[in-house]
Amino acid sequence: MRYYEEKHFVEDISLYFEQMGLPRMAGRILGVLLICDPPEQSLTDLCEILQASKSSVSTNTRLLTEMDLIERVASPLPRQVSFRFKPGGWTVFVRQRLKLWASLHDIAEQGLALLQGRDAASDERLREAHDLFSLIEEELPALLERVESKHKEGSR
Amino acid sequence: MRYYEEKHFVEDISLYFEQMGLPRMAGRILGVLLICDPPEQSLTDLCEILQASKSSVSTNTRLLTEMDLIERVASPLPRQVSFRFKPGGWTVFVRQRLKLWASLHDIAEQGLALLQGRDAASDERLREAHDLFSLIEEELPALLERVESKHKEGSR
DNA sequence: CTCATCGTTCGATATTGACAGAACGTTCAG
DNA sequence: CTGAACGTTCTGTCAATATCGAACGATGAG
Repeated sequence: MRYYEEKHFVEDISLYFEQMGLPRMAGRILGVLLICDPPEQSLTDLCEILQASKSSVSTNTRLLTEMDLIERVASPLPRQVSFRFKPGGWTVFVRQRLKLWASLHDIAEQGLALLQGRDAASDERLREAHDLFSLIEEELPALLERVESKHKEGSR
Repeated sequence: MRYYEEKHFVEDISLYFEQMGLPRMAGRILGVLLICDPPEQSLTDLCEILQASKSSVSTNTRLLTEMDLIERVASPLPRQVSFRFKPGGWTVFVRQRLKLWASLHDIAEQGLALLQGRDAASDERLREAHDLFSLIEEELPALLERVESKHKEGSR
C-alpha cells in the first residue's frame, strides 16, 4: 500500500461496502485483494497493509469467505493461509443483493393479503412493489448469466 | 394498528429497511402507510399508531419525503399535515438503489487504471465488476419503465 | 387576546456494532 | 523438546446513531 491512489481506491470500496450494510474493514480487505500484486495475500500481509488488528482482519476474511467473495488458496509458505478474490465473485454478490431485494416481494404479498376487501386504490400501493420485484427477479438472472458466460470465455 | 398481522407486516418492512441501511422507524412509517385505511395519516396519527415520539416520526417522515417514497397531501383537518405513500415510489426506490450499485462501476474503472501494465489475469478481478454493472445500468432502466407504464395504465 | 394543538428542532440518552488487545491452540523450525 | 509465528476467538472499549424528551414557533378555536 505504497501509493496514495491505492489507498484512495481501497477507501472507496470500503465506503461502498458500508453503504451496503457491511463492515468497512471487509470492504478494505476486498479492496486490497482487488488490486494487490500478487493477487494472493496472507492474513498477516493484510494486517500490515491495512495497519489493522489480526482479530479484525480474521473476522472479516471469514465474513467475505462466507459471502463467497474471496477464497482461501494454498500458500507457498507453510503455516500461512492466503486469500484471493474469488473469480465470479461479483455475480455472486449481485445475486445476494438481489435476493435481499426479493424478500420485499414476499412481504408485499403478505401485505396484499391484509388488504383483502379494500378498494383497488389501496391495493395499488403494494401491487406496484409486487409487480416490480417480480419482474426484476424474472429478468435479472438471465442478465447475470450473460456476464458469467462472457467471462468464462475470456478466462479460457 | 389493532391486529397482530398488521404489526407483523410493519415490523417486516422495518427490518427490510434496516437491511437497506435506513432507520427502522422510517421503515415502520412506510409500513403503516402501505396498509393503513385511509391511506393518509397525520403525524400525530402515526405517533399514536406506532407508539413513538413526535420527534422520531417527524425526522423520519422528512427522510422518506426527501427520498420521494411518501408525500404530504392536503388534510381535511386544519393545522394537520397528512402523509401518504407516493404512487410510483417503488420504482423511485429501486432507481436509488441502482444508482448506489452503479457507483461501483466508477470505482472499478479507477481500479483498472491502477492496474495498468499488469497481466490480464489481474485485470479480470475488476473487469468482471465493470462489465456486470455496465450491463445492469444499461438494462434495468427499460425494465423500470415497463413497470411504470403498466401502472400508469392501471390507475387511469 | 388567550390558550390549546400541531409539527419542528435541539440536546441528551441508550443501544448497537466495529475494532483492538489478550489469551489460546496449532504447527513448524531449530 | 522448546520456542516462535500464524490464525482464531473472546472480551472490552469506543464511536456512531436511532430514539426520546423538552423547548420552541406557528396556527387556529373560543
